[in-house]
Amino acid sequence: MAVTIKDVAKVANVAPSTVSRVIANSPRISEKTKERVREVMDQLGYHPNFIARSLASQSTRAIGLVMPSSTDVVFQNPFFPTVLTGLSEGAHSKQYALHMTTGKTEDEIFDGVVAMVQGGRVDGVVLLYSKVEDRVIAYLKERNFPFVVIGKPFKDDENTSYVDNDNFKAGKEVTEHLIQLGHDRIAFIGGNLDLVVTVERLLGYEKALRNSGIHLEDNYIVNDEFLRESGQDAVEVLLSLDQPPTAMVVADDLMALGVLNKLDEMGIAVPQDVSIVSFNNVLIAEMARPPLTSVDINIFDLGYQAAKSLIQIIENPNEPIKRIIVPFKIVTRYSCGHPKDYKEVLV
Amino acid sequence: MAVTIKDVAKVANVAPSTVSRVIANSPRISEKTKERVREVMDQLGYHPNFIARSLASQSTRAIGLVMPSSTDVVFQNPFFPTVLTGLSEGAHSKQYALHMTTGKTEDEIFDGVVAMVQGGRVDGVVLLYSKVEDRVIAYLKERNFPFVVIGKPFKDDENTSYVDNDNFKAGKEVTEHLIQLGHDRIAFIGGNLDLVVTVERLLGYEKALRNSGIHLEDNYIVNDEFLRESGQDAVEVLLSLDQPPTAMVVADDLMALGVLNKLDEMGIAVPQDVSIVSFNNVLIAEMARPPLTSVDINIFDLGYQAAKSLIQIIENPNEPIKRIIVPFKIVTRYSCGHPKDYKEVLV
DNA sequence: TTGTATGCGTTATCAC
DNA sequence: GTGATAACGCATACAA
Repeated sequence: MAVTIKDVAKVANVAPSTVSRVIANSPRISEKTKERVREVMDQLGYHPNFIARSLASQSTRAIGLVMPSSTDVVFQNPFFPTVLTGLSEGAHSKQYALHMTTGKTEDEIFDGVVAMVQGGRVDGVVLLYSKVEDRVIAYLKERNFPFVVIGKPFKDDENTSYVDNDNFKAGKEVTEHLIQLGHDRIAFIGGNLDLVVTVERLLGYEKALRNSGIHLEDNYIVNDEFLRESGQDAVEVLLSLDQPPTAMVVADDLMALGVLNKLDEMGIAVPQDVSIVSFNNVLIAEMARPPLTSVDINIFDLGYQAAKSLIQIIENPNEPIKRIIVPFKIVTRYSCGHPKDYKEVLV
Repeated sequence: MAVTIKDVAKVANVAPSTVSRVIANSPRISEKTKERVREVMDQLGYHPNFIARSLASQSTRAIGLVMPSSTDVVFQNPFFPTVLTGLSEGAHSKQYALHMTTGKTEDEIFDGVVAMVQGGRVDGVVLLYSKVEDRVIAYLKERNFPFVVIGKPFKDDENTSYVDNDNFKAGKEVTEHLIQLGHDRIAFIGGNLDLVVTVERLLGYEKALRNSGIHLEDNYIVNDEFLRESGQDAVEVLLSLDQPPTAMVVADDLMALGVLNKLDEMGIAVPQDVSIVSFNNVLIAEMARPPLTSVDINIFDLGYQAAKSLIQIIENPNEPIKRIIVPFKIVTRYSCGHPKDYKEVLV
């Protein structure tokens, strides 16, 4: 049996409550006793029992992570290890532990969250995805349980805490980048429209085109699953158009990799024949051939901020709603160029 | 305040202990009371409090996951989301929850584990990495705390439970594959030699060469960090040799991607000029150009088996040491061919 | 400044 | 079959 507060108390010749106070570093204990008690703790190898502490204090110092469906290909995205790192660091800095829940189906995930929350395993929850209609969010709200979502919630975003990039702006700027290079036949290859990110980026793309007076070609917009095969299908469809696009905005690096492959297979050169920009700037963006111009959305920070603000919400009951926008940065590499018919205009 | 066992007891007109027995589905309770109590639980929306239960029963039904250093590039590997999925499924199937700990330095990780273990947050631990010298393992062993490691422990592997592939055999077979294609100038690009996998694969590679009477060229073996830049450096070194290799065994898909890029940059064609095989068979192996022949090590199963066997160990105090070998499979794609000077021999 | 007593929500050991 | 009651290890209100 592990050494408890009582054992320490006995050896140090004080009451258990005193030991407890020493642990909490209560100012009402004399330095002298503190020291003595601490010595005994060391000597006995005492470690506080989190479970007992949680029960007594009604707080676990643990935050729950809700992952997207594990069957979802999205889960394979290097995005996750990176947010995890940020989350972990943010939690760690405030001495919080991480608890996880996944599931294959939406129901499994939901049940997992309920068990975690009602079971009192965690003090708050962060959602690692942001879907269009979400039972989990509804549930959390109804119970008034602390949570923050990574990504922008689909509805009622004024009343829910989240940390996100300005994906609309990112979509817009990235498209403008292409326009400045001389492109006006720009396609958008997005992922699942259930995901809020996708639609935000799409909207930004459309805005940029409209701002520049470029016609919005419906055929230029392809939304499919977030991953590879679809990226490849999309390319085929796009290039068989009468007026194929000369540039593509792709909603995710991994998907862009698929696009790149398909293009290569079809004998189309990047960036000579078509330019590509994508999002997230995970490792593979840098490792692709050619290295991809990609939007660095600061994934680590997304996680870090999420943890930090959740903890604030937990510890301060009437903390106001937090909406944190993490800045992004377009990282220019070698996947973009001028369209073929582009003539540099000297002013 | 949440509804407790007492509330249920009151409404159902039974003692709290009875409710507890109903939850545990004790056979000593009549079906009739069980039903009534269950009805009340539903009606009141009762959910058991895990914390209280843990304290009373001295078991948390949670398993701790120890990640490698989050600063380590290894962490970026898609390997992790996949093991996580397996782990999660294995744990879930036995109603276990997942607890996580990461850290930047080895010390942070170690402290995290200690807190988790001594703090009684978890009933067992699985290590998601396997390093050459590891304090964590030493600590767990000394305390006789249930754990299993994913990957082969460096030392004392007869006395520690683990789940792993036969990486020696995999390294050997993959090399033999190359030999059969006619190669005899085969290089090995490995990762950090601190990682046990790397050395196992290397050993297998060497064995295959020796078996075939091929000279072991020291210059053909490059070990560096697990990731890209190094993969690229390695390639440069290898190809500047007098007798450059015609084939390469690369210890990881991600690294192979780097190799592929470097090769492309140097104008060397795969598989025409040099053949490549790699390990892990993550998504990018399939998405690389050309798609990589890679060893599918069944990452999901690695996680799944680890969870399952840890739980067995937890629940059965004198369960013997478990050593589980998950089978692998070479997935042949388009990165391997005959060496240029190869003449098909008709028998 | 320190000690005593009680409770946190369960499970488990006795009784009956 | 079911009901009291004592742990589990700690925090905290109240005493002293």
